Amino acid sequence: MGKAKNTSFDIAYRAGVSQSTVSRALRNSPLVNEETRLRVQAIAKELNYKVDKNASSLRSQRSGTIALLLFEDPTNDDSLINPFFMSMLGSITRACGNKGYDLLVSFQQMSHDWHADFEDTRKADGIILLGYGDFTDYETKLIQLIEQETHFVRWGAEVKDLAVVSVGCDNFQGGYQLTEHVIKNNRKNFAFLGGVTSGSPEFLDRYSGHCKAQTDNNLVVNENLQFDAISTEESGHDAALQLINNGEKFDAIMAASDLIAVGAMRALQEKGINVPEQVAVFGFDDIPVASFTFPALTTARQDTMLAGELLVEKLLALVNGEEAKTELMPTKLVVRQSCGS
Amino acid sequence: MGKAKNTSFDIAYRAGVSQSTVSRALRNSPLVNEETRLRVQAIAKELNYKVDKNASSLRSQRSGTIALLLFEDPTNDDSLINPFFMSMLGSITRACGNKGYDLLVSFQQMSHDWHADFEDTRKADGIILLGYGDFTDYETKLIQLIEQETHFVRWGAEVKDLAVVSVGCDNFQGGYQLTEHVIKNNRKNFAFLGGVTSGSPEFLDRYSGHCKAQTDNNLVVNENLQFDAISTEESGHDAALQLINNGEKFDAIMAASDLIAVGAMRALQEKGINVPEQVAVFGFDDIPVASFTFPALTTARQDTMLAGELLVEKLLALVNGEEAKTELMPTKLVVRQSCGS
DNA sequence: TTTTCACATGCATACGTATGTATTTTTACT
DNA sequence: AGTAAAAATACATACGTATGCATGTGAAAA
Repeated sequence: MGKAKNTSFDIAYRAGVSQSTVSRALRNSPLVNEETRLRVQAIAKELNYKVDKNASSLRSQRSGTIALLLFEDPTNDDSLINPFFMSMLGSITRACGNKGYDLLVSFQQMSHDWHADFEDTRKADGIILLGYGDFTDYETKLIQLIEQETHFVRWGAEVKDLAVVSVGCDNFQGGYQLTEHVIKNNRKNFAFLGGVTSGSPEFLDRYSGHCKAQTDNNLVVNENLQFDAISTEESGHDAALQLINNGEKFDAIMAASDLIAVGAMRALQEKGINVPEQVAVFGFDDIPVASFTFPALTTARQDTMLAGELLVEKLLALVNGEEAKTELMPTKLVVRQSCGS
Repeated sequence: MGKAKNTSFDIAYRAGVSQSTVSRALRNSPLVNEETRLRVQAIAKELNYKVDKNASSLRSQRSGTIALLLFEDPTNDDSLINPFFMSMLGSITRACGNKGYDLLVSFQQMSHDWHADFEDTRKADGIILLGYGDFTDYETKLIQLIEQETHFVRWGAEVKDLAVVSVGCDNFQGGYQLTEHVIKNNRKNFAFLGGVTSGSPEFLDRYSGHCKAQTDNNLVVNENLQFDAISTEESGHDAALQLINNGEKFDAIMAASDLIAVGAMRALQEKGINVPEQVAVFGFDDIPVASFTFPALTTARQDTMLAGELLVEKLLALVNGEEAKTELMPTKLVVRQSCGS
């Protein structure tokens, strides 16, 4: 049984029409008679014919595919990915599916020349950028993307002075809201774990909101209690140890992400420091683990479902030559037990 | 600046050679002189030329892409995906990247006609099947895949009587090992939460190992203490409630997956039943959450890193017309606090 | 010098589709 | 019936690459 793949010509022959009519019939073009269209479609189905995506994309110059570039801090275990981005990946995958697009997923190191690939090769019609990570040169690369007229959107804080479409959550508001909540629980001496200077802009915004909430409530921000950390459990653990060894007193820790918070809680536990009695701990993201730590973590939830949908929606708008605007989503305070009652 | 994309003809013109030479030069064909090759490559780089993947794939009938089909039980929150498969997805993504392949990710409902898509449309050279889920008709669909001569591998237990390449872990051994460990901790009355009849074969294997360990240790398996559950926290919670309401006594619960175990522990806690004093609980997978539950979960770890690599490796072998064999990986007992000391 | 052959390159074509234009068929209207 | 317009279809071509085959070059062998 020589199983040469059926082409649109085979369908055309069987249906007694031309190849172009087949092509149009399958795409539901109004140019073809309804009766003919149904007949062609029936035959195509019967022969299990599928349109060759490569030929189709080549001719129409559209791939029907979106590429997702996921940047992250390098970890030891490659299979351990930041759960927050995993969640985003899930919702983006579904949003693409709903729109009839395929999704190409690629993990990237921030360091290399990721900027010039997927759309240039016509593998994707547009790109979604996702990830924290080392943002050195990040803006430079965004500018390159813009110059190449690549269609892309990104997750994260708004990039000022650049015509880039971002979808992110209001990190400032989230940091503010969390901190204010903990202040109402009578905490006064806050530490912050998370990279602020060289780190991602998201962390900086969270820190800014965190500080603003303190000054608005007549507290003094102690900058000595800010320690850099990237978004891993390990890094959070180490930063917390630095904090503890530092000697200055504190009764609350804001972690720039839940992973950092989880690591910090481990460090506190190792040192026999009780959470939340002695120190309140809170994070950011509301990853699945957050509800299973002991005590369960108070945090700010980002709506990943909505975020994924928005990212895809806006990207497709750009691809179709329409306008799209940066959008900031509110975060939701999730109160659990790690900051007292 | 009319930015018409550069083609291999443009490179050829600039280099003073023919298009075919450009094509060969860029693919490092030995047919072209080294000097010429370097010159062509330099020009291509300078003009930021990228090979059009669609044209290339169309001509060569190879896409350089692998499709990952992820099946799962439907959940309320689409962004909440079984963390174990997320972990697999991570390692598969990387393994593909290392081999120079792109990865197309698609979430699928078991119910529909997923079988006939990605390779037929030439979007992918091969397919990886991943997921638990409702396995009704599963074999039928595998047979269809085989008949279509689709290249594919799957994660999971070996499928008997079918020429299908699987990579899975030794679920029987894992169930056996876990149960034996808990028996040594003086537990005698085991309950099992997980779908055994209509569920996935993996769960059945785990249950079989679980039962064998009991009979080998002169315990009697109480089949009344087996309750169906799919791999979600919710389902585990419900199954545990059924178990508790059932009335028969038990001092240990084996959950068919960590997610089920986490849900079961929540139910036990709600009913004021102490873990591990009154009831030992253990799961399967070692998802990230497992180390953060209280008490931390004893479980069997599956090596997702290795699994991803093996899946990709074997699939590429098939794509290249080579042989590939089903492989069973051992699981590793991870002892934490949920089964006593 | 002629022949042989390896090496390097160019020519021509096919991959399978989508779409602008030309052609035929049908419908509507005078 | 005759014509104009509309509808339906066919024809022809281009998308950008990879590759079999033909061609051209120079050096080694005869």
